[in-house]
Parts: sequence; C-alpha cells; structure tokens
Amino acid sequence: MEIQNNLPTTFEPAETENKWYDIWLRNKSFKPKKGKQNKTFTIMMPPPNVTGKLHMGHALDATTQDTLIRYKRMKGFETLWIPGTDHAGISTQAVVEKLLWKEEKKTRHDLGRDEFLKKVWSWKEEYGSEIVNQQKKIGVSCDWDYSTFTLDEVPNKAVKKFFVMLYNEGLIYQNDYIVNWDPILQSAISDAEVDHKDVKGFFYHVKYKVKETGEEIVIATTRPETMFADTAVAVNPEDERFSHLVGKTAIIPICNREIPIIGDEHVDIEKGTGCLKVTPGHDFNDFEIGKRHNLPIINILNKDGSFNENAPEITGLKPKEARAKVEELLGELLVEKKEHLNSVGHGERSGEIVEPIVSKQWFVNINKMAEESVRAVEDGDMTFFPKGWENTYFSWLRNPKDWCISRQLWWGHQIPVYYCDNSHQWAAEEHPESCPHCSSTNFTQDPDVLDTWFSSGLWPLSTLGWPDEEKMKELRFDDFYPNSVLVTGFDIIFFWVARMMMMSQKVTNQVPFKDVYIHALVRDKQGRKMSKSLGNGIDPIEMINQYGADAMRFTLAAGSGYNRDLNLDPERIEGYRNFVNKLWNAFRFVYPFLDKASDTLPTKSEWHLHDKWILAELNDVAKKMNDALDIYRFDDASSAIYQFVYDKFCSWYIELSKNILYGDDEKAKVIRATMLKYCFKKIVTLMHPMTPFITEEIWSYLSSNDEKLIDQEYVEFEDKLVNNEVLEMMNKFIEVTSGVRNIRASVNLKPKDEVDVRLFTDDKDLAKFIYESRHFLKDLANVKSGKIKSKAADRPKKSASFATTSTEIFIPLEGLIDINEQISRIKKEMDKTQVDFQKNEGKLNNQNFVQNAKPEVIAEVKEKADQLYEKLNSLKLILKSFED
RNA sequence: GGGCGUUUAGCUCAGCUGGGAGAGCGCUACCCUUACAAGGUAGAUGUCGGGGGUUCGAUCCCCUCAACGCCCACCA
Repeated sequence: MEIQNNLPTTFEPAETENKWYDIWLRNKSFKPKKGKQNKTFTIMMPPPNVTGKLHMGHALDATTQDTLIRYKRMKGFETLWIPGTDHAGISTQAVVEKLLWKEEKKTRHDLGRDEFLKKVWSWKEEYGSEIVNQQKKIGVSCDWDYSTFTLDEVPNKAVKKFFVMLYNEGLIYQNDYIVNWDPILQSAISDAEVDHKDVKGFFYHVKYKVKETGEEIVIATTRPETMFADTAVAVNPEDERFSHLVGKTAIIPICNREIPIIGDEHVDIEKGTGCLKVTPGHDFNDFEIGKRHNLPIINILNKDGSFNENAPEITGLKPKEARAKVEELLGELLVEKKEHLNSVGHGERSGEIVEPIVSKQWFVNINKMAEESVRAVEDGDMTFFPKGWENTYFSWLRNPKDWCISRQLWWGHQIPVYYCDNSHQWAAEEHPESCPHCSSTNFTQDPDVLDTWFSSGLWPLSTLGWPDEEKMKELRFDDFYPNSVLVTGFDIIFFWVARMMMMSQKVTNQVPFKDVYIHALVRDKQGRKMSKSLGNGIDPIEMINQYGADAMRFTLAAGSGYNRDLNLDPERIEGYRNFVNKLWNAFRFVYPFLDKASDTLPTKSEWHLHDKWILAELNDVAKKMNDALDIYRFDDASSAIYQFVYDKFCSWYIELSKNILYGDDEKAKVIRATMLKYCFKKIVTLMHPMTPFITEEIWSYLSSNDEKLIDQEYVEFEDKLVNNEVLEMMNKFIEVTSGVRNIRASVNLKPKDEVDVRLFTDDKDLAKFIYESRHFLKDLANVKSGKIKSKAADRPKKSASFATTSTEIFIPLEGLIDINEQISRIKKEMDKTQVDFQKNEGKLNNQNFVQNAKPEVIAEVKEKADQLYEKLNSLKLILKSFED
C-alpha cells in the first residue's frame, strides 16, 4: 500500500513555534475567559529585572507557571497570568552609569538627577523588553495587557500609599542606625543583601594604657584601623582579671584619646584577651554596646570607604592601606598578630566588602506584620509546596529585624517624605503644595529611594490596580485577588515571599496567594550553581534554537517536583527532543488514515480488546496527570505521559494497529482509524500544558473546525473506562509476545527468520485471545505458525523455550540451537524465580506474618507465590524436555 | 553555633501513610522491519552511605556515626 505522507520525518520546531504563538496572541487565547469551573485561577509572574537576560532559572519559572496556567485554563478556570518587569534599582542604575561613563565619560553627578533619570528611562524603553521577547520564545501564555513595570504609575501610587499608611502609624521611622554600607554603590543595603564570606586576615593584640593606674591592658581586634573610632574599652564584669578597671579610663594609642572602661556582659571571657575595644560607629555588636552605655558614636569613614578626617593619621586611605599604616604606627604596642579566618560581609551586588556605618536611614518595624504572616501559614491560609520550605519562612519571620528600606540611589521610588525649612517632616501620597504644619512652601523631598523589594512586596496588589479604584475595577481586583499560587525559587523566600505576605496582609487582611510552589534551583550537570565566573551557564534560548521550546520545557517539567536542585544536562534536553520527535512520528503514522476516521467513537460493542485496553491505559494516565499537576508534581505528570506514549501507545497500540490498517477489513479499518485519532486527540490534550507547540500543531490536523487546542477541555479520569480484566489480558499477551522475542534473541534469530511456536497454557480466555491474535503475533514476533495447547499436553523436544506466569513457550529448533546454552539460560531463570518464590513462600510459612499482616497483603503474597510456583513448574518441565 | 536537606544501577534522579528495588540517559548484542536510526528488539548492572534499634517484615520509622550541600547567626 502506498502511503501519502508529506509531513517531514523530523519535527521542525522553529517555524511551528513562532506560528502558533502569533495565532494564540491574535485569538486572544491568553485572556481570562469564564469556564465551566466558574472560578478564577491567578498567577503573577515574578518580575524579572529589566536589565536581565533570560537564564535557566527564568525558563524554569516560566515553564512551571505556563504549565499550570494552561492546565487550569483547560480545566475550565478563568485564568489570568500577569507578567511584568522589575526596575531593579541598583543593577539598572549601575548598567546605565557604566554606559554613561563609556560613551560620554560622565558620572551621574555630572548629569544631575533629572537628566540621569531620563537616560535610565530611555535605556529601559530601548532594552527593557528584551527579556520579554525571550519569555515569548518559551511560549508563556500570560495576558500581556496586564503587563506592569514596577515604576509604573500604579505601583508608584501603591508604594506611596503604603508608605504613608505605615509612616502615620509610626511603623516607618527614621533613625541613626548602623547599616551595611556598600562603598561601591555608595548606599546602605539590607541585611539580606549581604553575603558573608571567609576572608584570611589577622587577629591583633594591642596595648592600651590605663590612665589612673598606668597598667597596660591588651585588647584583641581584627580591625585595628578602627581604633580611632573607639569610644570605650569593655570587659566582662565577672572577669576577675579586669573587673577592678571598670570605671577607669583607657587611652587609645596613637591618637591618645581617653575613653571609659566599661563592664558589659557581651564580652566573652574566654575569647581573645578578654578586653574589647568598642567601636559603635563601625561594628554591629559594638553599636549595641554603645546604646546600652550611651557611648558617643564616631564615624571615621567616607562614603567611598576611605577614612575621613576623624582619623587624621590615615585620612584618605582605604581600609587595607590604613591597616598597614596603623600596624606601623603602633610599633611595639602591637604585641601579637596571628592569622585568622574572618567572615566578612560582602555586598551581594557589588561584591565589595561592606562597611558597617552609622547613618540616618528609614526603617520599617515589621514585628506585628511578621506575626500575622507566620500565623497565616500556621493556620493554613497559605501553604508551601513542598511543605518543608515553611521552616525557612518561619525562621526569618519569627525573628524579625527592622527592615532598612532607604537606598541612596536615584533610580527607584523616591521616599515620599518632605522636609520644610522650619524643620517639619511629613509623609504624603501627593506632592504637597506646602508644609501641613507651617504652610511653608519651602520644602524638599527626601532624596533617597526605596529598596526595590518595597515595591516588589506590593506586587500582588499593584498588578491588579491597587490602590487606584478605577484601575482595580478595570483589572478586576476582586475577581483575581488573592492569587491562586505563587511560583518562585527558594532563594527569595525572605526577600520576596515573606514581604509580599506581610505587606499584602497589612493592606487587605488576606493572604496574597493560597499556595506557594517553590521550585528547584537549576544547576549544571555536576550540581554546581550556574554562574558567569564558572562559565557553566546553559542559555535557554540556545537550547530552544537547538532542540525546540517543547523539548526544553518538557525537560524542565520532568525535572520539577519537590526537589531543591535540578541538575541540568543538555543531553537530557536532547533525550526529550527525541521524545517530542517520537510523538511527531507516531502522528505521521496515523496521519494518512485520518480521512477514514470518524469523529465519534464506535459503539462499545464494536471495540476491539486493543481499544478497550488503550482507553483504559489512557484513562489511567489522565488520572495520574491530573493528580500530579494538582499538587505541582510536574515530574510525575511528565513521566506518566512519557511512559504511556512510548511503552503503551507506540510500542503496542500502534504496532497492533498496523495489521488492521494494512488489512482488508474496511469496517475494522474505520474503527481503528477512529480510535487512533481519538487517542491522539487525548494525548496531545494531556501533553499540551507541558509541550504546547507540537501539540497545537498536531491538533490542527486532528480538529475538524478552527478551534485551538489551547482552548480545549483537559482530559479527566472516568470511572467507566476502568477495565482491569482487559489490562490483565493484554499484559499476558504482551508477556507472551516478549517471551517469543526473548527466545528469538537468545538463539540469534534474524528478524526475517520465521518461527513456529507451541504455547501451553491453562488460561482458556488467553488461549482464545492469542489464537485470535495470531496475525498480530506474526507482525510483532514473526511467528509463522503455532499451536496452543493445555499444560497437560506433551512438550516438544529440544526446543528453545521460555515460561511466563501464564504460559510456556516452545520454539522447536532442532539442530539450530545450542542445547547447553538453552539449559543454562533456563537454569538462570529458574534460580531467579526460585529466589522470588521462596521469599514469598517464606512469608506465608511465617506464623507471625500470617497473624499480623493485613489480609490484602497476605492475599497479594499468596497470589504472587502461586504464580511463581506455576512458572517454576513450567521451567522444570522445560528443563526436563532437554534431558529426554 | 542553630536550622534544613542530601547520600538508591556508571551519570541524573523517583520511590506516597513500612509488605515486589524503579525510570531516563549511558552501556552490551542484534537489526537501516514500509511512523520514527532523534529508531526497534533483547539484555547486563545495586550489601538503597556505615552501625544499632523498633517490627512478623525497614530504602521508608527511631537512635548513632560519617561524608556532602544549603540557609541563618556569630566570630573582639
């Protein structure tokens, strides 16, 4: 039979992907539509930085969310996926500053704030959409009309509204506080933005003189250069060596300033020398000690990290040079210098050592909000998947520290606080006309901007229009808030998840999302984090170009469950590309028969056993996939459909269909073609959330109208399709077929060599089915002829043989086979079966087992033992047949 | 120092409330069989990190040891 088939032998992703993405957009398929569930399903996309380039983490983010969105859309939820981008204060400003320097040799200060911000905006307009275009390549089905930028008008209103609200409640306050100062960014950064790294340094012992007694005490420090900012020496009041000194005065060497000696519990008697120099201006612990003892604060650092005139001997020097200078100046007063591994804070963005500096900053008191957010998870208002991540969340929120929200940058939401020339201070949502206290029109706005996370924290609200009432109506805040699920990585549970919870709860008294699915961190195949410096990053766009978006998506989905790492090897993408191609070729097989197929299933009485079987298997996959996707087990869903397509549909159902489709029975052909078409529709429907492009492409050949797969209903589990008898029968048939193939392989028969088989079974239904399937056996195992007899019958002599639990298989091949080889093969099989059998039989003979185990377990073991016993007997008979 | 997690076939990993040790990739042999060589058929591979305990029964629960990873805090 000549087959008309003009489909390419391999699936070509590039064209198909672009084509369908455009069609979906044109058809407005990504817009929310009322469905049969009469419920909404909302996800907001974690907004990537405008400066960003799409990396594998984004790709995973996008894939898992898109899979969920497409799944829920097909399930009949009114689905909204909100995209957006983040202004990313620090990194965007840095990118533009760098560019400005490169092109014009100017700094932002040369331009001034307004001019500089104009530059950043125009940069954003030009390059900010690159990452969005990359997202589209992945196939994200979000509603682009909802797209929001964190510096848009609405988020800006949200930020101001929230700020003013907390300011007026006294929860936002300004304070001199010791903060992490990044000398490169020249801004304060929050604790969470500091990475601690071990740095080789030294432990110094330095002599200070006691003024009153003339004694010398030795203090221990890792940073001698900060001695110019010392405002006390502290000892533990319980320390017998030094307690008599409390209340006396110490003299700092070099600058000879006098400072008090105080007693403080913080000092560890065991550590160092027991004497501690207290530098409240440049050390977090010392700052606390200073507060307890009302010590003055001296700042000896400039904004760029160099020393200022408060440390005259080292003014202008950077810490490293300063330390060398101080060592020199100390001379003999430096009594010891030991190597020491020190954990030093580094700016997450700049990589530079951060300096603790006391400065005026804005803080949010989060105590109360944190409590509420802890409670929400404890009460199950919000649930983490996997559950373990709630520990990370709790550990941070149960020990809340005030959040430093001011940043000394220009690019961002400017703090809505104003100062008038009569030193009044107030916060306002709208730019004021005059001071509300004294009506002065001479006022300035605080120059600082807010931490990026301050606006990100309000994302669930601002993306739906809050606080602008008209916008909220237009964007349907009430329908889509709270979100259904947040999908993100564990690295931003503190930064983002916790803050969205606190801020959203504060505003709405509701959690911002019901579930949080924390996906894995993508690493390279050796488990290393992908990083620029290692050069081990895998570019998702490159992977898409090479293997197709579907293959990449399926790989990421198959690797995503409740794991915390996803080690990605491009070879795996290649493997799943092969799978996508397999599906394509399966479709190429079906394609020429589509014109025979009907769109309605034949009546049940006309179903072949194969049909009942594949529908039962299909039903089983539908259940597995629905169950898995409902709880974010993308890995289970992927592996279920993968196994079905390869091991059930392609290997058996299609193979078994050839005999019918290439045969003469026209009616049977129509039925089989119809069944194949039906199955294919279900398969591409099931797979669509993971691999949208190829499935939509195949659907276009299967659908009789212009409807798109993206809008179809998902496949649900149906009770009436469960059919265990048929499953059992087919499994036995498959076992027998494989048995024949196994024998063929064992005697090195070529595929072309036909065989004559003798089957012995007492299962009458099976015997009947195999008899009816004799033509199929010819196709599947090149069986030319055969006989089926009961086990009471005589076995043929000197045959290659094999036994399944139901059937003995003999292939008479006298003269062609190596008897000894056959005997050893059977013996090996016997040994294996014997071990298995004894394991089960042993249990049954164990009184304790029989008395204690659950009845269904006992029944299972018994059945297993019976089957193995039968197989064992069959194998014995086969062996005997060689001896005769 | 506190917390979390990991350790299962050469590699990457799955194994739900204890009752058959699995998948993918890789590997071996044979095959370009008319959907697919990005394929097919058959096959090999594991003291489930070590030790102890609970149990009729432990990859799964408990204790302990070891290795590795991550997070937080701190290190004068």
